[in-house]
Amino acid sequence: MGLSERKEREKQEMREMILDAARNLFIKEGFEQVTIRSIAEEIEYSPATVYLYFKDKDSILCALQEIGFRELDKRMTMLDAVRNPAERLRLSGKIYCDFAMENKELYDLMFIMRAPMNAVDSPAEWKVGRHSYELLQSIVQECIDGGIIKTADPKIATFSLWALMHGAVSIFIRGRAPMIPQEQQGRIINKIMDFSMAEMLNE
Amino acid sequence: MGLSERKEREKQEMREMILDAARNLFIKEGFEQVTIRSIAEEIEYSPATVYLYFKDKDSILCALQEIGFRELDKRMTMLDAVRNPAERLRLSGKIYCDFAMENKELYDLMFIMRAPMNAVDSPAEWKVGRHSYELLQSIVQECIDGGIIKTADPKIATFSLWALMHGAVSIFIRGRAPMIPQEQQGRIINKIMDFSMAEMLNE
Amino acid sequence: MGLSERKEREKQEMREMILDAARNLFIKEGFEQVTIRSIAEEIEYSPATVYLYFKDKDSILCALQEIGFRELDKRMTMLDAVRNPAERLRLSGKIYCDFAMENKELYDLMFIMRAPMNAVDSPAEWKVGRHSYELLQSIVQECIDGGIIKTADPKIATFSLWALMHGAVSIFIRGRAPMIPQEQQGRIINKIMDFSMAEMLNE
Amino acid sequence: MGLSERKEREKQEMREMILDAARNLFIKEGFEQVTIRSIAEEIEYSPATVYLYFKDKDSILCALQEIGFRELDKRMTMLDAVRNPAERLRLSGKIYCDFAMENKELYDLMFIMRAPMNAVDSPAEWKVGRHSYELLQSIVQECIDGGIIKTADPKIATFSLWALMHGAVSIFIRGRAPMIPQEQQGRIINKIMDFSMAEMLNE
DNA sequence: AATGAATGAGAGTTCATTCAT
DNA sequence: AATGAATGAACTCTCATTCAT
Repeated sequence: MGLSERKEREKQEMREMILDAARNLFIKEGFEQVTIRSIAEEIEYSPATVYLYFKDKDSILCALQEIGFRELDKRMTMLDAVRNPAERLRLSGKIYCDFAMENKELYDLMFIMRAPMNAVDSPAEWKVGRHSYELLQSIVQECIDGGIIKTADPKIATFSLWALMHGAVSIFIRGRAPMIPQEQQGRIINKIMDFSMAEMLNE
Repeated sequence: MGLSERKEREKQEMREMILDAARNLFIKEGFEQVTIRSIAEEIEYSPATVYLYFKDKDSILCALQEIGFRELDKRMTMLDAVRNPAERLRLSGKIYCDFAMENKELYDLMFIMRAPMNAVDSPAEWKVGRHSYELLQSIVQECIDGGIIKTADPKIATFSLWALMHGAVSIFIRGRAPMIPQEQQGRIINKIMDFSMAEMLNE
Repeated sequence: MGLSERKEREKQEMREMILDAARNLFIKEGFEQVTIRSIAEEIEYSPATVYLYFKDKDSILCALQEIGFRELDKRMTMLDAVRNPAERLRLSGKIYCDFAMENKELYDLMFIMRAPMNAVDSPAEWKVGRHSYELLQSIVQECIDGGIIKTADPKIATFSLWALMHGAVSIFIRGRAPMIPQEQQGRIINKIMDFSMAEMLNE
Repeated sequence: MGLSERKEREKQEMREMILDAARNLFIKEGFEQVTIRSIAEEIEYSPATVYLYFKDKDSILCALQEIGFRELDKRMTMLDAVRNPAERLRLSGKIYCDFAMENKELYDLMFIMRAPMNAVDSPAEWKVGRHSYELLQSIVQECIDGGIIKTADPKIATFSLWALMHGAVSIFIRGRAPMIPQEQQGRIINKIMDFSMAEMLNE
């Protein structure tokens, strides 16, 4: 029993090694450098070994995506500690942007990259993704109910918020604001969030 | 002189043919189908010929980017006809989003795609890009001056607006809102703009 | 003794399981799907286990060949019930063709496929194969002795018969008569046999 | 003009080089050794070059098949010189078998091998193949009309003849008669043909 | 006896790029 | 100016086989 458990754990560790390697390659070398070969080299195994743990390249990318969605979802539990709707909205934005800026390559894979979306139609990871989104929407609804946001359409408000945050972080992640040095990006994001929340909450 | 001028003009025409072909391929077949070979086929020349007009594939992509920036810039001249700051702001957003949704692949190349940014350090096309951006910023400034937007920081306000618009269109372009069918995307974008402008302009 | 005998029997049973699995895969999925992995999966053992019972893939194919030859040989015992030489000849043809058409993949392995012949020089299975062949030859000899077939050379007559039958079934098995639909193949084979026997037996 | 003609010829020559190489590899090393890589090595070009002349591996095999069918068809024109139906039948058999035994690997590809048939449904080369077959059938018909073959069914008679010849040569080509040394195979084939013709033509 | 883990070798294929003509 | 011909360097993926446990 203990033996099969250990085996299972070791298998899981190997999967994580592969995912880590893929993630590192994303960071260090960019998407095109993430090949089965390079992953294998990174973990010092043969390419064929990678296929023992993942069906194909796409499923590696999907697994990475899922990790990202889970991580984001987990961070969102921080919201449980806050009750004030405006505060909750503010915090949810901060969590989202922090996650994006701290895990650029993962965020890229989840929300920007074209690659693994091609093959999959209604992927499992969208479930987790949807969860975070619905959470945001419920917070927006709280704000509307509390009269803090004045709009009849919570869906549009939620989508706008997401668009704002996604736009900001993806401009940085894909290097479309080269005039702003890396170390200031976090500060800018914060300011954007402050400004937008102020506008939205009519403060 | 006349001769070398004609030569120069012919050279320019050929470059445009190549760029047109590349752009068509983007639209018709998607990014992955844009290979030197396919471009050459489209213009009915040999792949080697393409290299007489462009150093490599990246420089074709860069040139296409520049075309995109020029076109966006040109569309922005529509703003000249409007004087009211709030109207100008609204229109600028509409122009930007319309351009993006009508030229998805080109927009992708300009603002999302990783490919051609790698090679270039201080790209010429950023100049043109910056022009549109500065225009937006000046409109925001007008709004601040007119008391329509209440913020001390026009840079942040401008960046926020850009982020909002870019976020919205890039979510659609990269297929991250599969629940929203293609034919409704334009309407959603409009609503987002309306909502955000309303918030911003305190209407 | 009893113990080692049981061991031996168990070993034999395992070999048969493997061969059964391989044969099923041949039938269900075709030759290309017969990989060591797929065999192992079918019997729910690991690929490595297969190698405890067979030296390599070729020796599995050879063993399967032998099974085929045994089965054909066994079917030929039906001839014991018939005494008339002409009838015996006719029946032997029918047995051969029926076997081939009912066990296409096995027949292919035995008489067409290149794969397992490479490795083996004087294969054991040829002994069994020869037995059926000699039986046919003895029947032909009976026919010659009875004046039913007029030729001085029983060997040529036998080989001709074999060639005729093998030719007919292998044309179908390897899909070289696409104009003839599957369900008519059996009927055509019968007609060929009738026609040839009629010619040969001067009826 | 002369230039483009030469180019065309050179292209054709390269195609032939590739086909020759493939054919040689068939002979020397067997089917499995015919890889794009090995062909490229044989002609001392890079693998990518092969793809300039053939779409993929299958189309190389198909081209070889077609060559075979054309060659067989061409040899069949020898029949034009003979008028006597029985002689024509005899000769057609000889031509077929000679072709097969002199071009074993090509014959294998045309009539035995599984490989290139998978992809193609109604391949062009079948046209040529059918031509030879219809020729045989017309000769059989002549023999029936002349009362030399006594059967009401020319189709069955033709198919039987083909089956006989195909069976004989394919037994040798696929090494299923190891007791008969290579140098005697031709003689055996001749005897088979003589025997069968004698039976058929009631001599 | 059985196997999980690993791999070397190699398959077909594609592409940006070069260079002699 | 244009290109036909060629290629090196990749790519993803598969399989028979081995070996320590």
